[in-house]
Amino acid sequence: MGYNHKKIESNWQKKWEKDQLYKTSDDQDKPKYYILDMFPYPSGAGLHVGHPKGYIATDVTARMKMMQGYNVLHPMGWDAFGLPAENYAIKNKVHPRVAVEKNIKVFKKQLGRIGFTHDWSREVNTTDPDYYKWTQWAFIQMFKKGLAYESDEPIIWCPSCQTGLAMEDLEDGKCERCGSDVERKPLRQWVLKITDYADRLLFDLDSLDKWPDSIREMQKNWIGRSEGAKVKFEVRNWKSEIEVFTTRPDTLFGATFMVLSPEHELVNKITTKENEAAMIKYQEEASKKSDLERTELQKDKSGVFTGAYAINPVNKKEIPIWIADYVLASYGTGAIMAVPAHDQRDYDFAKKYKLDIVPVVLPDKASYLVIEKSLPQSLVKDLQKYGKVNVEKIDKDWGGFYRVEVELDKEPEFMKFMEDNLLESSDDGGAWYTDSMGTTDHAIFSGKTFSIKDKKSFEEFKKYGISLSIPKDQLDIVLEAFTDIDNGTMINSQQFDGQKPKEAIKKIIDWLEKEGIGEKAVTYRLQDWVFSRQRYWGEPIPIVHCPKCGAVPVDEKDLPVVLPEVKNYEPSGTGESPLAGIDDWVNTQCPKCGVDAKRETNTMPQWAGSNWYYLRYIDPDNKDALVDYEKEKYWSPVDFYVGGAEHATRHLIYSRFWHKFLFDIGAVNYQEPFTRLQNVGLIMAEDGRKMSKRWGNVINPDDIIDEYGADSLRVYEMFMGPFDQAVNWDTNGLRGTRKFLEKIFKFDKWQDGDSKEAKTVYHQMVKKVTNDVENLRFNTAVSAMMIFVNKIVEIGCSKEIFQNFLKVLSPFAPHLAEELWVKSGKDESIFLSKWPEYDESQIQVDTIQLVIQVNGKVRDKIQVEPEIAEAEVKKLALASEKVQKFLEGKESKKIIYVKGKLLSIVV
RNA sequence: GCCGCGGUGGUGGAAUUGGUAGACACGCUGGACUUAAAAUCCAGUGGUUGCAUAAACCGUGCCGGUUCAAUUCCGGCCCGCGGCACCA
Repeated sequence: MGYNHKKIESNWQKKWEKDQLYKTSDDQDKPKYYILDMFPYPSGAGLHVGHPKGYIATDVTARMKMMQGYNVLHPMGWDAFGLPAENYAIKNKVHPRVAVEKNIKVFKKQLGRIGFTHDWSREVNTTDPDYYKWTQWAFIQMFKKGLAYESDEPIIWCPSCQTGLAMEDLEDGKCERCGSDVERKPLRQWVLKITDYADRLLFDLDSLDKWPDSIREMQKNWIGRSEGAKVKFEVRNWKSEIEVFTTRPDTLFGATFMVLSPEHELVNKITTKENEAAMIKYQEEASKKSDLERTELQKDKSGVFTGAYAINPVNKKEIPIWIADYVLASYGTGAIMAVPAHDQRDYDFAKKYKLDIVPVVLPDKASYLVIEKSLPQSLVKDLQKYGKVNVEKIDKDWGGFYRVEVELDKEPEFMKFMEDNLLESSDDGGAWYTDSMGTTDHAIFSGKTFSIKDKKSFEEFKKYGISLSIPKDQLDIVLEAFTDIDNGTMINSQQFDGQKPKEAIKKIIDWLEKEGIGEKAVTYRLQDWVFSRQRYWGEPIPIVHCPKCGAVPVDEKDLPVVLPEVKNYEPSGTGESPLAGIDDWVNTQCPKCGVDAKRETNTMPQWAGSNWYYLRYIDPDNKDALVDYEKEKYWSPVDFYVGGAEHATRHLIYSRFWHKFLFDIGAVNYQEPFTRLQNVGLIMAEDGRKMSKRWGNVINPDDIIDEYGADSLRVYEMFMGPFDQAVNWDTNGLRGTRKFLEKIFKFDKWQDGDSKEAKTVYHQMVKKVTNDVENLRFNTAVSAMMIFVNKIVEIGCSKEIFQNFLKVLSPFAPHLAEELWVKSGKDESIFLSKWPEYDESQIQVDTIQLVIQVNGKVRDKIQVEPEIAEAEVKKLALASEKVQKFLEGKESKKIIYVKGKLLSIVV
């Protein structure tokens, strides 16, 4: 009888379902383990083989944890609101709900065939009114705390999807869903004050030490916290002030002009008559530019002069006020003080419009480039006296590049040394000073000019990235902004002259505060979360607009506000959602005063439902609360969360925000929702591209399961490579894992007892698999099982060891393991058995191979007992012919012995 | 440009408190079985020199360094991937 995967897999899937083997109990007598997959979006395309990779990994872990005695929660559900479902429905002319229901059925069937432990009695669906009741409830709590507010600021608008978007919904400046260029459009919208939580979202990242560093880093950058100061600049002949944010208050004395964003509220007030026309034209142009155009033109700065002047508060100098679109309205105060000597953007702008550049920090180091075909080592060592020397062999023909950074106080000695040792101090010398912009084609230093001996063109040097600096006495030729905050000394800054910029910042802020012209300040890149969409398929925002009371939340007892049926759910395009057209739904009474009022017709973004779904699995049928507080205390936080890295700055920030809010109002017990996070690497198609209908390279798991079986698919996906790394699908590799399972199926080399060798390889295998699953190294876990199987096929083993092996195999290949387990005479499911322990003492082997090295090279290998004495090893080593050959009768200077590993002889 | 991650055979990848580089698997080559093919089984498989299952040398992106010993540590650079991007 061959390995009939079809029969085995469908039999066991039915049996497990019938026995409710994976139903999770709320009994709190066992330690809990909550393992979670990012729930899928049930799209019309169905699953491809890449989708289940993460689910297989959590399933393997869940099964091992069950067998290790944990109460495991491993649920699954559907994230089914949002644009993709709606667009799919419009395209296929069906109601989104109908499409979603159909898709869920397909997904569920496909997932079922892979043999997961999901407890479907806890299934959640974000589009179920009993579910989104609590999404709406949470929104109302935020509204009550002032964290949900209406705003009329211009937002990002996608003309194709016809809805407003949050900044997180952009990809390369385009709509993430449809790829359209987006516009700025003023539109009334609901916004969540996530910035109130910015510091907590940032600082609590430190506690998430079981998250990938890359995700924590991305969130940190996304929040983009900057410390600095706010400084007030008076406008000349005008009563108002302009406030700016700067991270470099130490450069305040170098502020030679100011720049406002075109949208800044003061612009129209302070612009003088003669500049008005140009101003209006520039503002119009700026508003027409898409975000993409604004950033694409990065290098080409543009702006116009307002005609007005401000007073630099620290030195009372009058400085012109410009507007330019390189200053963003959405960051800081929407206005900057421009310090062209120490900010590259300001520098570029100043160069273009011929504005003053005043350096206020003098660099402490200059850098030189020395080119020499072969510089003697001794000379390099000498050079190090003057600063840092980097050796770069860039091009064979050119020999070595030696870049020398010199401390300025050692500069005369350095120059003398160079002339004495290396350079011809003539016009044909060899020392170069250049800037990274490549605008010089000759060297400038201390009044001396050198040019290169063999006349290679400057362009050739430029491509090697020659670096820069500003020589002390050449400050009038500032070639680029000097922005290094860790290097330099302040000048032109009155009482702060001579200080180091970093240390001066605090003193300057104190002084600004004393003088009443500025204060310490923090600002964030993160913006408040635009939370309304002008589309149909989402949770209605539970607000009523009353002509007397304003925005009033719906009474909690009236929740959910059910999404009404609508004839036409296509977007209206007017900036209003399709809900606005349903009069008998829109018209209602104010929950507060009872007068006629209108419902809010915007809906929530897709992320709303996914913010908190993991909490609902804990208590999916609760009618009185989002989640029972005591149950939540037991099950939360999620011990292990697995999903794609693409959610790093959206779902995973939104969720943390939402969770912290729920914590603040006492709805949940813990500050952070997810203890440990792991990213799944994508599975690419065999051709190396993403699997997509478009390329015709999609592999459907159903086909694979038909031909090779779910167990082969599971083992293969775990074996493909490191779990978090992208790999190409390879059907030949899949055949390899199938062969591995067949080998197990056919195994019949039984023995009564076990040899030492069999025991050793068994315990090694158990140890490796146990540890590797815990640490998500599934590929090496599978490899350990293969080594074990290869060995017992060769030497045989007892039934007992084989049964224990089946336990270890069972999380990976549950159907096959269960089948062979029962065939071997067991009555109860293998998943109710106890995970095997390994015995460290059994792993020890009788003899080990010890390596003998001579001068670090392996010359011989000897078989010895693990506990052999050092003296004995030496004796054996020196007796070896091979070793003798390399000793050539020489005396050994030193002998290094590493127990159990090697003996190294140095001669 | 900035931040993060990575670079190991023909391929996916193993091995890092520095200690035998290439586990395991795929592919390939040769052989067995077969009328033949597929499947299966056995053997070989980093490179160079070599009759060799003898031996030596080279080899973990590049250039240097530390060390008895470096894929692993240090300095510099190149390339690839991901994120951010006029963030003051």
